[in-house]
Amino acid sequence: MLPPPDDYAELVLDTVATIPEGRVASYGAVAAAVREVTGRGSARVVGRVMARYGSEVCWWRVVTASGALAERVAGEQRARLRAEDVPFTRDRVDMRRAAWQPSPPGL
DNA sequence: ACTATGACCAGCG
DNA sequence: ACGCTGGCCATAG
Repeated sequence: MLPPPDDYAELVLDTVATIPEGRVASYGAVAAAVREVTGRGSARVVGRVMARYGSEVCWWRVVTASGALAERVAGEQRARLRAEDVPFTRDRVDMRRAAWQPSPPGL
């Protein structure tokens, strides 16, 4: 079994959970929001948290800063995002229109 | 104490 | 629009 998420991972998941339907947030944006509270973390760390615990939240709304999807799950991610009418340009999310800036859940 | 490897990122060519 | 570089930071060997 997977070890339960620690406090940092929990905060990441709570932050991801606040992304509205039809919008996306980049790994870096999530990391920045979490950093406001914890003072730690980075886009890479957020990526790892998503790889492990992403299934517990709306993981498909987290993309790279350029709008690219997560390689490992690109197929389902694209389907889910399109179902929410998230704007695409070819195989990437149109970040100019769909990017959303998360705030830490407690702020 | 390295080295390597990630669902990453910004800057610069 | 790629590709490279250096930064990021936790985990595994």
